[in-house]
Amino acid sequence: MGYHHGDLRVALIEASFASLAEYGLQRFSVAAVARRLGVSSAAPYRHFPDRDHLLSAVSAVAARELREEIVAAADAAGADEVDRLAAVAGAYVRFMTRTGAGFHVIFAAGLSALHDEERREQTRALMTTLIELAVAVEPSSYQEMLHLIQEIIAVAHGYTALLTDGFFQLSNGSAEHIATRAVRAAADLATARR
Amino acid sequence: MGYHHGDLRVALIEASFASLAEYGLQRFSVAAVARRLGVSSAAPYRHFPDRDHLLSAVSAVAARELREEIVAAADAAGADEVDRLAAVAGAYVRFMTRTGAGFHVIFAAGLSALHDEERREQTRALMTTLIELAVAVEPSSYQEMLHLIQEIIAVAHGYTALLTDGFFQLSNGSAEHIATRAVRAAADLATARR
DNA sequence: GTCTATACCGGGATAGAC
DNA sequence: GTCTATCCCGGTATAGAC
Repeated sequence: MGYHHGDLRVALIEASFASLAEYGLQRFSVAAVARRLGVSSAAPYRHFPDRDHLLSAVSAVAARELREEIVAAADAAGADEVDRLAAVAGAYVRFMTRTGAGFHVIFAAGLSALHDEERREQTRALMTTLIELAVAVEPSSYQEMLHLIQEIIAVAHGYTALLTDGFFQLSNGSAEHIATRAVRAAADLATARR
Repeated sequence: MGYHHGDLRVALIEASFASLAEYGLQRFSVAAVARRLGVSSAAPYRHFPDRDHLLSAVSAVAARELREEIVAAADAAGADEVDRLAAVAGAYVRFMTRTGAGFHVIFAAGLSALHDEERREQTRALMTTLIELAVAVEPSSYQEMLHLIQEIIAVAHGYTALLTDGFFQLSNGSAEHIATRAVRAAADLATARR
């Protein structure tokens, strides 16, 4: 068994992303992440007390990176408010298929009991960004604006979930193709609200 | 350990639905289903050679029942083609939250290698029903019609996945509420295509 | 057709050596 | 801070008794 030199804590988080992308959250295991780094199965427990604390750290990084990519996608989409909001769906599909760490990881049920301050801060920032993009399209009602966000996340999450579950195996199932279709669907949903 | 009297094969399928609804596909196990019925963990293997064959039988029943509920929901929605197609999303959310056996179970990746004729027939019938409802809204292009179906399945599946993953925990997360919002989103998507 | 018992596997987590 | 070694648990699947 090799001896890890460097920041194993950071390496564990990075390897967790690779593991999530490859196997998904269902088969995520601390032991597999350790194997991927060539360290013993006990090593991760020096840095995280248990599996959920590792996943919580992954969640915090995922929320930060997803937020960054959403901001970049919105800016690349131009000035139209609907296009900017619809870009969220594309960024989500691309991030999720690349990293495996979507909202089901970021907001995983078991994690809310952990009181991880970093994670709390990053998820809050992510939601704030989504709200800023959505109020530009639906400023009349806070409730309706929240529903619009959830609609767009639902369609983006649904596309990626069906993609990873093999539902699109017979059609053109490339992630990029699905991303553009998610953007179109999101734009239709946003337009219907305006 | 109790001795099961009656049709254990059928009972195993029914108990699998209950287990899926309670724990989800991730934690589905043959042993847990056997426990639920009060039989030994070896008993299921007299009726299904392995775990995947049990899930394949569950998939066939799920496809048939989901199709029936979709037909009923469409008929209850009236004569408008958009309303009939949008009703699919509501039926899907209700079925999925009640049984846990959505498209990720019906079309689970590992099952396509099994050559279960009953399952093949039921999934085909389900897709045919969806196509009949979608051509009424988008008759111009087969490709676009398929995309419309996938859009609506995506939004319905996404809503249910986020609901079961606890994303809606702070808002009103009842299944019925989510079902009506999925119908509205589906109607918006269908209208945008017309 | 179902039981008990068991082999085997893999993941979570800990103890103690270095 | 990482290792080796180990315990415990639970799932899959099989063998053989009834």
